[in-house]
Amino acid sequence: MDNGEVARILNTMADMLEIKGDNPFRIRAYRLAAQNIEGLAEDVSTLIVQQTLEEIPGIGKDLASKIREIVTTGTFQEYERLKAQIPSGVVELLKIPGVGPKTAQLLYERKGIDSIARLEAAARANELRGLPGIKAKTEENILRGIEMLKRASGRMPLGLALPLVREIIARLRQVKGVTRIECAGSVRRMKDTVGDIDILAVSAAPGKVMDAFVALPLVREVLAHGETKSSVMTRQGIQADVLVVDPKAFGAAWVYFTGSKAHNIHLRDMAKKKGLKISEYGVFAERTGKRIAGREEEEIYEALGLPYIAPELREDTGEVEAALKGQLPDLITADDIRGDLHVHSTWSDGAHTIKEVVEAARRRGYRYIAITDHSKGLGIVRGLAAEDLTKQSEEINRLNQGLRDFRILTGIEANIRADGTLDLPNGVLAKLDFVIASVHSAFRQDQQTMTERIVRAVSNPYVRVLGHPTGRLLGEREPYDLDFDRLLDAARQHQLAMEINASPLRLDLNDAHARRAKEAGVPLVINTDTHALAEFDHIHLGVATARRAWIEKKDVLNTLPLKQLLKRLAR
DNA sequence: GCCGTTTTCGGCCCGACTGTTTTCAGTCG
Repeated sequence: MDNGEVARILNTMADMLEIKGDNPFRIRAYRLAAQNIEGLAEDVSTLIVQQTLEEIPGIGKDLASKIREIVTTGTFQEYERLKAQIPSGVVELLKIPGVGPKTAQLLYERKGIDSIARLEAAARANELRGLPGIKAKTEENILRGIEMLKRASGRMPLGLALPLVREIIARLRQVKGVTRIECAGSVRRMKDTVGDIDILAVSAAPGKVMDAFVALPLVREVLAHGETKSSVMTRQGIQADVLVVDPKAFGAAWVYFTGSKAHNIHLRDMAKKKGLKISEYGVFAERTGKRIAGREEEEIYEALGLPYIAPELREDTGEVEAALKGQLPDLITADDIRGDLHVHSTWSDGAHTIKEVVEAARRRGYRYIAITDHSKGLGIVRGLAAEDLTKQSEEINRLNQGLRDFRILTGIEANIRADGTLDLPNGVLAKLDFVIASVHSAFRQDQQTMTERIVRAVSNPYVRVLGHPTGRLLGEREPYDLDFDRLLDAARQHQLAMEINASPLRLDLNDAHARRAKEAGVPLVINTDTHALAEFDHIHLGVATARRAWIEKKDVLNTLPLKQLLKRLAR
């Protein structure tokens, strides 16, 4: 029973309670618990053993006992009781955009509709009109919602959403009257996947912005078109919302629409205790209704007695408490990165020669890179054998002689075999400046086998960094089943660094794991795993992940000048 | 169902948009 599964059960419980019309705050408690469990870096069963379940915010005695029941039995009593009352197909109806708990309940009670297929048939046959609050238009909307659901692909990786965001912003900036336009939401928080795109604008003529937005070429369907707020479904399958706000309230709106929801609720709660009220229109004195802040985000935090909190931290995972104590981290920035330690070339599956890669790295202002082509054991790409590495090192040495203020490190991305050995002998690895070890095969080993395999690999004295440590591919492959805490222990023991791989589908380590690594005292490196020059830009995604993990410059080895880097890499 | 420098009971964020309404309910974020 993994954390995702526990969270799924709690969320389904919340869905069923909503359909029943239960206490909304009770429902919210279930959802909050689900969200916090999903965001955990460690297994919930570990917390049960340690008896620290109730330390998770939003989980009290009651939920803790239910979660224990879920982990032991796969379900819990009250959940089973509700499932017997509400068919799962009725809960499924909630997935349809525009259909909420009230509608689902109505459809089931009055028409016996207990699946999306039945709902579609009934709507097509115009059998819904006549129900309270439902006429032809609502039938149409339900059918449209079902179509959207069928095409929906879930959350989109951040790296794919960002270009869309840039395009929308660039085009709307051209609209007459627009004086400011920014993105908000999970995109601004740089979460690894995003559910939708939120954009905020200031304009003297809001109607023009709305009209221009819904007419953009990337719009597949207009979902709402109001005076200051519109929503569209894009051709790329992700929803985008644009809002026009008053410049006097821009900061308040930006905080509000950046979220996260949990962060906002925390701020509002604090405000209330200070006799203030926060909304997207500003901070107001509760008694007089006078606006105290609103124009800039800094003002909002200041009104609460807080320093500015970076968007990447706004998840209510301790950032408000840290801000109160003046203990916010001094987050790493992309400018702190001095080199990339995971780069491929035409020697294996990269698209560019070492010379080309080096030129691109120098243009970025880097002072070093490590060429880490694949080793020979990896069947799918042409990997390097010992003889190839000797030749490659000769080429690198020649290139280094012509370079000032820049150094190419000789390296390899060694393959961790199923048994934890590497596919190049230590004698070969010893001649290189830098060795990353990564898993590229046998992903489905059980937890114990996989953990021992990787622990064995990282105990090899020549391995400096564990590459993409959990192996996930967003939307494509789950992370390996791994005892992450044991791996951290091994990493610390062997003075190994862990990679935050910035490739858009990887972002591996993720934010939660990277934060645990930092807390465990394991150093990190942020690499792009570049196979083509444009991918050097992905460093921003890796840095964002690090920022979400509260990581500072001092936690990351490739922020060091070359000399210090080499010293730290020596074991 | 959670939570507590006002509280162990009584709070718990709030407004835009839509479609159905004739003043509002449902959904969404």
